[in-house]
Parts: sequence; structure tokens; C-alpha cells
Amino acid sequence: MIDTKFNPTEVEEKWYNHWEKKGYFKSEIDDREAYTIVIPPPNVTGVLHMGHMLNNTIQDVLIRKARMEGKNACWVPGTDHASIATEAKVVQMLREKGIKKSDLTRDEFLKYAWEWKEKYGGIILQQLRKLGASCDWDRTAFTMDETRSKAVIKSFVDLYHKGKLYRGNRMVNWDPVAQTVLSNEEVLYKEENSKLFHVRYKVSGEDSYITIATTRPETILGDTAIAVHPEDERYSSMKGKSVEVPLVGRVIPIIFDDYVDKSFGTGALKVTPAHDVNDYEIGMRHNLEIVDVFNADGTMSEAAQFFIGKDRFDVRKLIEKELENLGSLVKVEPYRNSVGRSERTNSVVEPRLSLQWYVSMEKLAKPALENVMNDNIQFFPKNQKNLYRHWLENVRDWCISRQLWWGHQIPAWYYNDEVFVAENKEEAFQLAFAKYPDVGLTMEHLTQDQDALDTWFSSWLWPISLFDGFNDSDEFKYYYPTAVLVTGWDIIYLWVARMIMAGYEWAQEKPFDKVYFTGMVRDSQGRKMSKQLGNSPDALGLIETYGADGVRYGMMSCSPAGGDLLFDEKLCENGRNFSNKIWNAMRLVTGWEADNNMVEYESDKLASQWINEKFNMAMKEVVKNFEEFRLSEAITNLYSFIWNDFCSWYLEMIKPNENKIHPNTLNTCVEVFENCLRALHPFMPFVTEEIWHQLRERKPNEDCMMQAYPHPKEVNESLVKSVENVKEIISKIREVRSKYNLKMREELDLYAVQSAVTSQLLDNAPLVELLKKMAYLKTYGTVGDTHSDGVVFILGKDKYFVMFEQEIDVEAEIESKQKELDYQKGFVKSVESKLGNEKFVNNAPPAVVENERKKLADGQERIRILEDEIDRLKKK
RNA sequence: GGGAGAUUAGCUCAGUUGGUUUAGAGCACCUGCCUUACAAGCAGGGGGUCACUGGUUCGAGUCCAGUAUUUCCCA
Repeated sequence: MIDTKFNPTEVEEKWYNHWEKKGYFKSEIDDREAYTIVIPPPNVTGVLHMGHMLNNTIQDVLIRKARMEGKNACWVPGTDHASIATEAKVVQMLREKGIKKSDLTRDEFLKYAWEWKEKYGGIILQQLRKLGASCDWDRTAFTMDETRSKAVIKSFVDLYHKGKLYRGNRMVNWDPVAQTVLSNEEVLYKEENSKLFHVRYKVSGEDSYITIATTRPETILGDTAIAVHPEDERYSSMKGKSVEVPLVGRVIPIIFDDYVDKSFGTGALKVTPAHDVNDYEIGMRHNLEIVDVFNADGTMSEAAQFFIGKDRFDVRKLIEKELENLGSLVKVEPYRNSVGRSERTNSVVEPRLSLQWYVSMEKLAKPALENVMNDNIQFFPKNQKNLYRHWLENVRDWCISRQLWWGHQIPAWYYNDEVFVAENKEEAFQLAFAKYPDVGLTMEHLTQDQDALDTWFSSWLWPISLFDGFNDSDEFKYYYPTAVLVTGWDIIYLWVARMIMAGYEWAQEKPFDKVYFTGMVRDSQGRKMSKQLGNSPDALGLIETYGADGVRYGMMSCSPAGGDLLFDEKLCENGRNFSNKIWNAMRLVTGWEADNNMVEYESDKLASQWINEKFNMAMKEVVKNFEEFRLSEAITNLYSFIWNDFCSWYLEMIKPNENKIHPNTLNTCVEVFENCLRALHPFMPFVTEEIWHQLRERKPNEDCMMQAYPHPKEVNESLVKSVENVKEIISKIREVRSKYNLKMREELDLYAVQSAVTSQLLDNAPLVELLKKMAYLKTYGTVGDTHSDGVVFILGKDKYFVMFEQEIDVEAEIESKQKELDYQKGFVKSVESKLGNEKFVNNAPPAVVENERKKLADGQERIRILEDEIDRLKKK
């Protein structure tokens, strides 16, 4: 006896191993069309979370469908080295062993880091297998493996020689604890309680003062101007004057700049070009001196003159007292402002001038913007184009150096202050030697840049470097550009835009045809899932509870493209229940026995035709939804078809009284069942594969995964319509049964008042047979309008009588018919008012007007029937 | 501060160039069923002034403007 419950854990590992052993995931160049997806590489340190599950399920659905469509499907997996995250983990691991990073050489540190990566890295790739991901694992790549590293170095050198990469002294986000640059994305801003200090500066040569407001009094030591708005009347007399900085006594100018907000504080702004991005820009505009008062670790530098070596936050308290003593402090008030902290160390990020490597974005941005705006690369959903355009039109140069060891060390060598960029030290030496042939230069004179490259500088090459595109390989020619990129919109700038730039820079071609942006997974309260909140369910735990198919169903059914999705475990439960439903349908069908001696019922033939038409209708929707990446709709189409049409209606239609069934009927049934499995396979690969094999004996290579994906055919609409009509009659009869507590199988008589529709039904023997079987009718016949017995229902404009022994509840019937009458009267009234409007009749398309007339006639007929019926009931 | 989106049933969402018998689905809820595939199930049911106000139109959930609420992005 087969279990009544589908057990996912038993079959998932079996089928995954089977597929992998058969080599179904592998792709090699051949003469078929390539369908390529590159995985958005997760951090090598990462573990599977909800975002990954969503993202990778979508990729797997797309790649499996393409494979079934006969394309050469290639899904390349891999991880990135996540320089900051990984380095932080390695440093922590070393600390636990009692080793300080500063005690190690770069090489020693990297040895530990690689060991750590080999041991703990790539867990996530193992976890993806549990989800059913059909990646070509032989192609697994890592951003620091040999091929990828060479690509990174080559691209750096190439950009440098093209003048698209430079070293510059700019304002950056500085993490004083990690002592590295951070990207904007690694800085988290939050409102915090702080204080607003009002400080007065003496105007030189006068007995007056200007008062400024600041949250960071410790930077006063680095002030090089006071700025006011040019149209601020309060300060119009200050033109050309200067003030003295408290404590240090530096004399600084009063300048006029539009940037200043007149309404903030006193309308006067202290300008510290070395420690604020906006101040820096003002400084550039007005040629101000730059005084850097901090060291790299956030302590005061020599340039500060006071508090040297003390921490910036201690100094904030100390300077408050000093200013008070000097009489410069006007007042201190509580204040809330947005403070940026490092994602990794939580230290307050310091805007800092520092010498870093930048990619010049202007030229790179141009083709990247163009080819998205003209839909050469299509975005789903489309509205992401706005976001993309906005960023690219305001793009800033990209800071790619990081003060870390884990990553690609920058291929730049210095001789004194001169820099030589080359793929290796030997080539750098050649360059240096060519320039300085006479100084006795040796390799020892060159020192390599100590910094590493931003991880995104590897990731932006991913679609190229995975196929060794920098060596113009055959693989690259075949697999590139890839079909679709599936990723979250949160990295549209960090990653998507830059991949497109890289594509046009080095391949002169887009990296992908389409980008499908997924939403962010949120919990049922709409909060972003995060470790801190602890609101993220354990991904593998979910798979254990609901099965991979159940989880995939849950992820897919709540994932309209682009929008955020509120994840609810309930959806996985639906998925599990769906698996179980199909499982039980299989149990039913495999329990039937083909018997040539059985009659092939007309109703069975009809049901077979009908279910095929319905399947085509469903597939039309599925195909359309796939084209538009509306995957949640596509899976809903299949769910609804399989559960409602196939299981609830069709299987009941052909269900034999005993287990014996005509071979033709059984055969059609199994074929439709197989089509359902093929259509559903990309979404729910395990349960479909298992049932595929249970349904029939299969040859060695006959697996569901490798079947052709179903194509919709033309639909015979009139056949569908007539069966749908019978289904409605059946539902109405069930309604009566429910109301009168009649047993489902108690046989009833049904009479219809003669009409075109009801007579046509009567003449169609297979339809009547179907109706009688499904509704458990003894007889179906037509009668005259004057018939007056049983319970009445109306369908379209036809009147039916359901006959049964039990006495009918006259009061309840009158009430329900009256309710229906009220509804119909309202309906007719609204149609009448439309048709009474001359402008409507004259202007609306004739078909629309005609339809309104039909609605009116039908409504009026229903009113007539209902009024008659109420009369008849009242006479009882 | 600038920009983009959202608002449809208790919840999550569909609703495609404005016209499909005065709005659909899933979940939740209510009623009745252990009907020999499935209680992770079957049959039936209730539930919505489509955020608000105005406009365009013969006709608006759908287009336009404003308001409210809200989410996100950028600074």
C-alpha cells in the first residue's frame, strides 16, 4: 500500500543524485542555442538565507524550463571572496587563537585566510543542492581563483593604460576601527541622539561675533572658513571680513556660498574641508586650506595642535569645557541627527581625505545607460529603468581600493613617488627601467601597492570572467551574452550597472539580454529579514519541514517581479499540500486497471477532450506569464489547473465505479497527468520526477527533467463552453443539496424549462451522461414553464427544478429568491440607465452596445422567472 | 530636502490598449461531510462605496490633478 502522504525527504536526495549522475546539469558547447545564467555569486562565507532561496529558485525554474525546451542550458555557480566580511571573520578566528593580525606578514595572513576559506567556504553551494538547483557544478568558480584573478588584474591594467583609472586624493568613508575605506553601501545611517553646540567666533578687528551650530565641535580645530548664504541679509555686512577660530586662533575668511541653509541654526556654517564631504566641495570652490586634524585611527593629529593623540569622542567632551572656559560656547541643545556607522565594526564613519584608486565612470556609463534605456537590455519590472537612469546620470567615480589583505592586491608598483601599473612585477620593472635607465634600478627598488581591490571589482567581470572572456575563448563566444540575470534591485548600482559597463568595455556587447529584479524578502510584518531581528526562518529547516518543492512553491507564489514580498511560512505549507494532492492523484490513477472489456463511455471521451482543451488554455497563460517573468502567476495557473480542473473535476468525471477502466480513457488520463508534471517540473522538480516514475514504467533515460516542455495548442471553445455550463448546473445542484442536507449520492431528478440551451443539452447524450454522473441524477428532462414542483435555480436565463422527497422550506426559498430578485433589479437598472444614454448608444462600439442589450434582456428574463417563482411559492 | 512607487475582502495579492452579466484568487472564517486518491482532504457559504476629493469620458478599480496614509531610493 502506498502511503497517503507524500514524503519529500525520502525522494529528494535520490533524484538529485540521479540527475547529477546522469550529467543532466552539465553543459558543453554544441550546435544548440545556448541559454546561460550566471549565479549572482553569494559571499563565500555565506549561509543560505531567504533571499538566496528566492533568487536561486527563480534561476532554477528558468534554467530547467530552457533545458526542457531543448536549449543548451548552462547555469554557472560560484562564490565571491567578500573581502571585508571574510577578512573580519579570519581576524576574529585568529584573535580567538591569540594571534594578532598586526603580528603577521601579509603572506602569513593570507595562508590562514585560504585555509579558512577551504574549510568553511562554499557551504552555501552545498545548501543550494538541497533546494534542487541544477547548476553545472563542474564550472564552480571563485572570484579569487586563477582565471578570475587574471581577469581582474588584466582589467585593472587595461583601464589604467586607457586613462580610465587613476589614483586620487578624495573624500572617502573611513572606518577608523577597521582602518579601511568603505563604500556607501557599507555605511548604515541611523537617527541618533546627539548635541548641537552653538559656538561663537570673534570677527577680526571688531568687537562682534558670528555664531555657528555644529554637532562635531572637535572639528573646529580644522576649520578654514565660515560660510553664509549670499542672500542672507543678516550677514551682508560681513563681506571681505574674517574671524578667529577659537583655541587655535587661526584667522579664516567669511565666504558666501549657495550651499548654506539659511534656516539651519544661525545661518552660518563652519567649514572643515578635511572632515565633511560638503565642506570639502565648498573648500574646492573657494580654494580653502585643508587642515586634517585626525589620524587614521580617529585620534587627533599634530595638525590639530590641541589634544594630540586623544580619541575624537573624548575630545568632544574636552573641547566643550575649553570652549566654555573661553566664553565661546553660547549654548548646547539636545539634537537628533543621522549618524553613519560601519556595517562591520559599528564605528562612526569618518569622512576622510585619502589617496585611493578610482575608476573614472563617465565614459563607461554612456553605453550602459543607452542600452538599457532603448531596451537592448530589458529590465523586469520595467520601472527599475528609472532608478537605473537616475544613478547613471549622476554617477560618481568608483573608489576601488580597500585597505585589506584578503583580495586582489593592486597591480601597481612604486619607485619613490612614481607609479608603474602592470600585470606583474617583472613588467612593472620593465616600465620603470625604461623610464629610469641610469639609476641602477633593481627589482628591490619597487614596492607593490599594499591595498586590495574592492570585491565588486571582481564581480563586475563575472559574466565575462566565468567564460575566460579576457582570452577570447570559444566558451565565451558560445555562452556570452547570457540569457538573463536574476538579482535583487538593491544591488542595481553596485553590481548590475557595473556588469553592463564591463560588458561594453571589454566584450563590446551586453552581458545579458534580460534582468529580472526580485523583491526583498520581508517577514509578515513587512520588516526586512535580518540576523539581528531574528525574523528570518532557517532556510534548511524550512526545507526539512515542507520539502524543497513546498518551499520553492512558497517562494514562487509570493514573488511578483520587483515588488517586495512578505514571506509567510503558510505558503510553504500550501506548497507541501499541493505536492500531496498530486501524490494522491497518482495513487488514484495508478490504482485503476485498464480493461478492454469495459465500455468506453461517451462521457469519458467528452471529459478527455475537455481536459485537453483546459490544459491548452492553462498553458497559454503559463507561456504568456513566463514571457513576462510573472512566475508567481504561472505557478498559480498550474496550481489551479491541476487542483481544480484536473483533480476536482476531470478525475471525478472519469472515475470508474470499480477499479476497471477502458484503456483509452486511462491512457488519455495518464498523458494529461504527464503533461501536468512536465509543465510543473521547473517549479517543483522533485515531486514531479517521483510521480513521473510512479505513473508508468520508464526507460533508463526517460526522466521528467529531460522531457519536452508542453506547448499550448488551439482551443475548441464551444466544447469547453458546453462542459462549463454543465459544471455550473452541477454546482447549483450541489448548492441545493447542501442547503437541504441531502446526501451527495442520493439520486435526484432534474427538470429544465425548455429553451435553446436546455434542449441542446438534452440532445447531447455525452453531456447528459456527464451531468447525471457528476450530479448523481436519476433523470434529466425538459418540462413546460408551468411545471411547479421542487426547488428552483436559475442559470443564465434558464430555469431548473430540482426534485426530491423532502419538504421544501418555503419561507427560506422566498427569502433567497427575493434577495436574488433585488440584485437582478439593481443590475437591470444600471444597464437600462446606460442604454438610456443616447451618447452611449451613439458613441460606444456596436459590440459593446449589443452586449448591453443582451445583458438587459437576460436580466429582464431572470426577473420574470424570479417574480413567477416567488408568486408560486407564496401560494403554497 | 529631492525623487520613485504603493493604497482593491480580515491577510497576501491578480485585475494586461478604459467596455466580459453592477470586482477575482489563495489563505483565514462559517456550515455540512471520516463519500473506498487525498481531513495536508471534499462540498457549500458569507465577506469589498476598489484610500479620499475633484476632473476627463457615452462609460473609470483602470487615465489626469490634488489630499491623506505608507514603503523605498538618493542627498
